[in-house]
Amino acid sequence: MPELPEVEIIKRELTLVLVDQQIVSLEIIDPKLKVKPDDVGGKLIKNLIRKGKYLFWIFSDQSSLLVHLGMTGHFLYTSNREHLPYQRALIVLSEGYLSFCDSRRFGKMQYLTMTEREKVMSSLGIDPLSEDYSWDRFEQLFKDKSLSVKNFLMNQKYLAGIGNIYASEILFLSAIHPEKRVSELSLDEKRTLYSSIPVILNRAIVCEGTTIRDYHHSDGSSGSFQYRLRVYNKEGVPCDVCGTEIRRLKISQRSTYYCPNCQKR
DNA sequence: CATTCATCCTGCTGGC
DNA sequence: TGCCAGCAGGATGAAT
Repeated sequence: MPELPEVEIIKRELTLVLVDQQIVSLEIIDPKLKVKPDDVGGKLIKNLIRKGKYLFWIFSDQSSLLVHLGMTGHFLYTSNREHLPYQRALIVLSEGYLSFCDSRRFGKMQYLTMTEREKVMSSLGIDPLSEDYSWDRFEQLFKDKSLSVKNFLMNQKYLAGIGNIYASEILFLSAIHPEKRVSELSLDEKRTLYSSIPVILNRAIVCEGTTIRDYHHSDGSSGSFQYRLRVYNKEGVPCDVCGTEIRRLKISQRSTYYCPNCQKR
């Protein structure tokens, strides 16, 4: 559900609310979540870090809480204690309450030591909006690979943060067919791809994310990048560059949208 | 390495 | 109106 831009917006919102606050207590409603109330009760939140679609709440003792929103996870910050639909956890803060809701229960919360967090972070690929994102590193990622460029973009161990919506949008902007093998990309195509990735992600951040069904801000409002989508969810709609109908195909069981004229094999 | 498929979950929509 | 198939911003692990 939330991809890098949505998680970045959530990070900014939560940063305002959480930094320098103390967790008074934690109530776990869904036992799938790998945190115990004693792990985080009394901890002081010093910082929030995002890598790809992962969020880490860093405590003053350097331990942390990993949060991944899965497809439908979201937070709601309220001044009163709430009991909400699909609520999986309630974090009682020194000021206010933060509810974690997640209808499909693909979201994750896990308490981590500093070593464990470093291990999780190093298992993730390059975040395209971080300082680690450089042409040299990007180019290295293609070595010894032949998978489709769509699957390449989606795999979090190569690049961290791109999901199903933005993969299609990035490939449209790059004019690259999603099934093209990365081993067959020309230098020009790789360079175009390299620059398109942060362009799309940053545009989506400016629009505060894409709200199609589940994603909402922690105050309940929506993003607006759904109005800027050019191919995602637009099967049969004329391409706004050339007028050809947008097509949908499945790559690894995921819907993929592209313009057959602008994105040739 | 890579693909395909199943699995984890729940809710919504569209077609009949 | 009711039912069922298929779909959904994700990730992982097994089998091939």
